[in-house]
Amino acid sequence: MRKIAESTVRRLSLYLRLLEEFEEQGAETVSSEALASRGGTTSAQVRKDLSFFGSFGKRGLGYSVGELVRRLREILGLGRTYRVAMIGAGKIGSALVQYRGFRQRGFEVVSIFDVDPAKIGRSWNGLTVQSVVSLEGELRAHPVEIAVIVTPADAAQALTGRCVALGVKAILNFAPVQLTVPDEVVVKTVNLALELETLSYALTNR
Amino acid sequence: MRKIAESTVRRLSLYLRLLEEFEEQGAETVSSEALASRGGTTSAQVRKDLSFFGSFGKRGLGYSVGELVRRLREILGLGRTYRVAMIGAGKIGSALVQYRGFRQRGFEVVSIFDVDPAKIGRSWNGLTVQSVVSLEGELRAHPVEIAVIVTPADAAQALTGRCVALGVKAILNFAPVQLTVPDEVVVKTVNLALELETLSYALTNR
DNA sequence: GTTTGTGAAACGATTCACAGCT
DNA sequence: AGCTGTGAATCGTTTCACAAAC
Repeated sequence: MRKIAESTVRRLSLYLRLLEEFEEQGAETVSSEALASRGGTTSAQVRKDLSFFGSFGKRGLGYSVGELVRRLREILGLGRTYRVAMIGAGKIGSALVQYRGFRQRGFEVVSIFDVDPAKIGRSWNGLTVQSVVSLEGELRAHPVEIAVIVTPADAAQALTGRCVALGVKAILNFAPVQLTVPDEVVVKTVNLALELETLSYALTNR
Repeated sequence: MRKIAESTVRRLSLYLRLLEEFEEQGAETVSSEALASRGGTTSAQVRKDLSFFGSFGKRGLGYSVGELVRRLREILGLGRTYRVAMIGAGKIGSALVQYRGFRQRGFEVVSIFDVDPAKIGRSWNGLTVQSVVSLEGELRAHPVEIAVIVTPADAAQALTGRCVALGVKAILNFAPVQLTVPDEVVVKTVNLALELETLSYALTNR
């Protein structure tokens, strides 16, 4: 498959959300212009983004909402369930485990780990927090595709390495460090400090 | 000031974090190549990014770590404190209020609001959760520069509008919607569903 | 000899504009 | 007549490569 820019994938995800709204409102078809104006982009951008994956529209008519929703779900790989391990049972991990959008999109948290003896053994949403010492045993018995790293910065790289060695294919990283992984593993880092600093920059330079 | 790309600002923020590490390790100077290899970019990129703001380096020698840290803090506007209102007292809001990086970077949460009577009146990190009904009175008495929107999607736009009317200059938005604001207001949206979907896409298409 | 700062070249993403289909 | 799909043009960002500074 051709290489698609990350910005394109992000917009596809946005279109999907907008289309779900159109669907709720009972719309049968939608034009690239309608999607664009709701999504803060241009109609040409919408058409080009979609055209990477095929021609889903009808000239003179627009796109079938239902069909486009199906196609986007398929393109984004949302038809299946992903098994997720949460590495770190702090505040953010806790918020994520309870986040409905997580499960809604097919991401199922099946295990949680921490180093803190005060947290180990506690039950979270029906899952027991386990010691990171058991990481290897547990993930070998119950493999996962995705690990969410929600640990302090200094522990993140070592735990990432252990997860990768256990066959994890993707990392969602909330620790403020650049993780090093083999090429075949996908990493997505969400760095709150960085977001704050871009806000600060924008507030300062105007 | 010339318009700087968002991607550039994000890298500056990254360089600052790396430089703080170099500083801890006692390094006096650092080359663009050293910064680049730690940060996953190229030396030319580092030099170009910095050159937008002046010539901070010495040819043959590199950059003074201490000076560059100071200059980057200044460029990013991190010398001052920002007053922040947290709109929504759910799980994510709770995690954010307790996030040390928030205060470390000069972002001080001074009020928290929610609609849920079960939450109103509770104390969080020394702050009392207030009813959103008091938003106007409270923010007029104690103005803030930044509002963090941590509400369900359907409440986000209305609350954003009220904050903007009260003089808020920047919005950090965790609700999965595109917010509409006047041009002079900065919005940064962190959309977890979108991050998950780009992961899902990457896992599917390989 | 080393490393910066920066024009010029290469690359990539967005926008334009229109032919072609419904 | 209306709207898509897409090459071509434009715009923005990254990389190259080298002269200038230390």
